[in-house]
Amino acid sequence: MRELPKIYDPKAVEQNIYDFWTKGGYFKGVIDPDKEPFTIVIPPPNVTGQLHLGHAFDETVQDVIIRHRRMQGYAALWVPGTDHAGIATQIKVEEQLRKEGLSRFDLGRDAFIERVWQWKEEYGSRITEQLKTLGSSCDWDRERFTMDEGCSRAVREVFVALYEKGLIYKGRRIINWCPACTTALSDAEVEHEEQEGGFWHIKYPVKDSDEYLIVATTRPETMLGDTGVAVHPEDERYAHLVDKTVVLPLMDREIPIIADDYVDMEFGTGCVKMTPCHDPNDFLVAQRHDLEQILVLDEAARVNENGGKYCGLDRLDARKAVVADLEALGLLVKKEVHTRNVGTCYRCATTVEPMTSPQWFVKMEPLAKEALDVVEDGRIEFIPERFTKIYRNWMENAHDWCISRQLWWGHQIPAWYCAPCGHVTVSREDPTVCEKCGSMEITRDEDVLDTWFSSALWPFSVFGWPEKTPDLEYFYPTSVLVTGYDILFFWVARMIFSGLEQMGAVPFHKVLLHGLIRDAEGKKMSKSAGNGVDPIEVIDTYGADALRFNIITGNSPGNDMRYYDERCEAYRNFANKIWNASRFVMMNLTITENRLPETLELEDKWILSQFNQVAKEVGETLEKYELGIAAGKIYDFVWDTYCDWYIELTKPRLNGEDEAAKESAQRVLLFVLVETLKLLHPFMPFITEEIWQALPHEGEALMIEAYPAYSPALDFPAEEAQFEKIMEAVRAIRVRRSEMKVPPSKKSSALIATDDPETFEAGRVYFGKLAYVSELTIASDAPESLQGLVSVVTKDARIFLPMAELVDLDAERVRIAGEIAKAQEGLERQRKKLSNEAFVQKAKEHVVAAEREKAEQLEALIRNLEESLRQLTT
RNA sequence: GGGAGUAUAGCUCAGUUGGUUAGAGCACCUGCCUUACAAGCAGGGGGUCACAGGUUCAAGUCCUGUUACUCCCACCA
Repeated sequence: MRELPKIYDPKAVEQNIYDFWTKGGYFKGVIDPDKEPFTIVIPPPNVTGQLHLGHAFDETVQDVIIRHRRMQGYAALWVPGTDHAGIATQIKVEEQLRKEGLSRFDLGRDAFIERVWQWKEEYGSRITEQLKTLGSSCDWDRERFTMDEGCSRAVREVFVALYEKGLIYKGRRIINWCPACTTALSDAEVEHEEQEGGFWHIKYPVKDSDEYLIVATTRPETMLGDTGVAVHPEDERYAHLVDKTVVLPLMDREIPIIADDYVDMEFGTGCVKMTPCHDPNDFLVAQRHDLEQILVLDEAARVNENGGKYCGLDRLDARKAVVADLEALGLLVKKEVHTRNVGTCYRCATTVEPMTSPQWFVKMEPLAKEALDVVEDGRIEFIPERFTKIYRNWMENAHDWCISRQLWWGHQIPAWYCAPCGHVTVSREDPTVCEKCGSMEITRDEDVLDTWFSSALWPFSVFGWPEKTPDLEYFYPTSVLVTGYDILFFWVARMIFSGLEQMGAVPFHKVLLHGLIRDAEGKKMSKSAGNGVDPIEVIDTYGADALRFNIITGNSPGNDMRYYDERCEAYRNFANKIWNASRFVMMNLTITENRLPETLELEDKWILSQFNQVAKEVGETLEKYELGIAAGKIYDFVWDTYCDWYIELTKPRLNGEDEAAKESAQRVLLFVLVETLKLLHPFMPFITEEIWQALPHEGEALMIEAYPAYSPALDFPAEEAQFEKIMEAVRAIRVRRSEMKVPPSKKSSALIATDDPETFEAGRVYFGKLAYVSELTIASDAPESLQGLVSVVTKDARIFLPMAELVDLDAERVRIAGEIAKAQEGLERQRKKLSNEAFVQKAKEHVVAAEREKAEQLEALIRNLEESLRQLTT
């Protein structure tokens, strides 16, 4: 045991405690056939990223869960790791290169990749180190990286396996192209934002006719690639022109007029220009009508050689030029203003360009079926449940997943093209010859896979799959996945179908989805807005435990929350409260072992019973993943029950002469404190461990102690009710004194008249400290005259305080009459309820009983009040 | 166009399967340096739970509709 400083200083504690845990090896997940595994895999943060509050939220939730389960006796394992984050990381390194006046092409592929690895080595440990400051109890020996050897092998295996099954294919399809990142994106990687733009109406002259069609478009530059104009089959305005042709202005290309019911007659002019290579709808229509495909933009979204004289212009410059030329030709009818959804790159916010391009895809339909089933039949449960519907909606409508990226940083696609015969060899081992014709003239596909392809395999790749490792055997499927709802589609959905396809089993049983942390104004935190809060700074100021508690409380699953420093301050104060309560216990401690005394006083039974109830409720709420509620219950117990009442209650014994009483008070104080520290540990791991280590203890570490659970031996409902009577009397005296503005320093004697003198006798000693009573008399009768007495009334007692100078008899009468009126009002309500036959018959028994009791209590209170009033009046 | 969420005290939010007179933190008011803690103690004010119906003995909680805000999905050029 050692002395603690007066104010808790997290900085002096946290690092040491974390090192202590690490040295003890308590974070290790150990395969134990006698235990049930409990597994969490971390949502791998970007390897070159920095910890932000979103991570802090995510990791704290996971840490609370895993610490709780570990203490419950599960073989708990939390696997940490990082994601190579293809685009994000590549962009960062390219930015770095740019400062040196270089591009990745100057370095070449191999040197560039080498450079990224260096970058990863330099910054890759930053975020994991930051995770440690939060107290994350990850098994760092099992740390993985999505591009480490094992994970890369898993990626290769899955790619080849899906290819062999026909679930991965390569095709020229329309995809989303980011001209800044110069890569294809999946649908999920495109964010839509409303933008105001032009809506140009352009004349397309019908060939060999004076007529023309007016098409309306938001992207006039794409007309360079038009290969048709579509009208609705039932549109009488244009019926006579179907199957004729128009001459495409500027390009002088003759293109057909076709009829397709994709066209909305009501919208625009009812004529739609068809640009199959640059619009997903047009692409589909073009397939149906066998239209020509002309790609007119290059990878940087400049007009290419198919764009005639506009070749080389950026898409926006091309737009201006096209519009100007049309206007000059008198073909521009008008320009309207039109708001529409524009797709932007989720990484760089550049407007994406739909383009046809040869890419690799995962066929979704066959995979989606079972991925839906497991959620429908409860094999995977979403918390909160509403995300089930959102997930279903996405899964039912999922398009094929474009997985190839025109990047260098990532898992290169294991496909080789044969120059002579054109065959594609997809293989687990790097081939040297074409598997079909044996030619050695094969070249590897340059593209890499979507980052999310590898993270989709995370729940089993981290355990060594495709090897059948003992870890995989024991720890898969994982127990719960914790992540923000913002990556439900990116990640969660893809893990589900990947786990089912590769492992034949769900990757996790539960998915706990939390919201986003916003700033104090409710805005999304972002670098560009400059409103981000650095969790490391918060930890520095308030301590990790305070940040953790802030994040966990006052929040329910799936909902966003706002971050306030003030809340951290509140929980820093809470930490300090526990600290000082512990200090108090230690200062008074002479015993060296933690054992309850043989005989328990009334207040001991009360606190034990209260604790027991809290332990029970905390267990129940944690089981349901209601972490915020659980934390709140512990907070209330520590502050309101243990500190504000129980500690005060023990002071008479601790300061008294009776050695046995002294010791018994110590024992109960210590016992409840230690159990409370255990209860609190998953939420505030540092301070609880620090205190526990300073207290008499037997085990090695608090973090591996058994988590408290409900115990029938600690249940004392009768004593709780009894003690409530005393508390009520104390509170009533305090209120009365406060109303009269009597300072605590002014003590007064008191007389308690009650039908239950034994209970008050048992609590006699507390009135001095808690109710500022100098001398207490307990009697069954009230004094004859209330002259000079202040009367305080509860349902169980009438209390009299001699404060002659403060008593005005008339005022007392008015006050008591007022209290009677109020009580009577309440009683009326109760009587009404109880005389309602429907209520008595239909409500649950305990509810009716509670109402009856309440009525009885009010009656008792009124009796006592009336008695006092009568005495005052006579 | 479809779907979801939110609406509770001045502010930020809890409120479990319907069941006391709806809670917390911060802020505010009053009195206290009571030997664990002023990052504290005691007491207090403040809410027609968005609105309108309905179900029920009983509704912040369940149902229907309305309004406001937010988010997600979707191929209206």
